[in-house]
Amino acid sequence: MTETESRYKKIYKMVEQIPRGQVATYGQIARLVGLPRHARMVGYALHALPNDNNVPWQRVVNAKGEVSPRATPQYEDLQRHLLECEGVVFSDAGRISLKTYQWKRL
DNA sequence: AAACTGACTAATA
DNA sequence: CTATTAGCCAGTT
Repeated sequence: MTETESRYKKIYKMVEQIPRGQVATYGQIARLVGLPRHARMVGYALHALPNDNNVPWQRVVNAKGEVSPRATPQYEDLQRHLLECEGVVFSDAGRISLKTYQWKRL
C-alpha cells in the first residue's frame, strides 16, 4: 500500500460521508482527512475515480460554491443535475449558497 | 531528471 | 469585485 493510495482512500471515505442535499469544498475535505492545504489532491483523487463507484463526488465543489471547471464540460452539467435532484438550488450565477448547504461534520 | 498541468485554497492588495 | 502569490503534489511528457 503506497502513501498516495491510502490518501485517496481516506478522501473517498470522507466524501462518502457527505449527506444527501449538502456539499463540501475541496479544502474542507483535505482538512478533514488531516491533509491541510492539499485541496488539489482532493480534486486529483476525484478525477481518478473509476466510472462505477459509490462516491458522491457531485457533492464536492470549490471554495466559491461553484462546480469546478473540468476538461469535459458534460460532467459539470451532470454534477449540477444530480445536486438539483438532491434539493440543492443554484443561483443565477450558477453558484450554491455555501451558507445554506455546506456540510458541517458533527 | 526537469518541466508542465490540474475537479484547489487562502492571504493580501 | 479582480489580480497576484505562494502553498501543495500526483501524473504525464
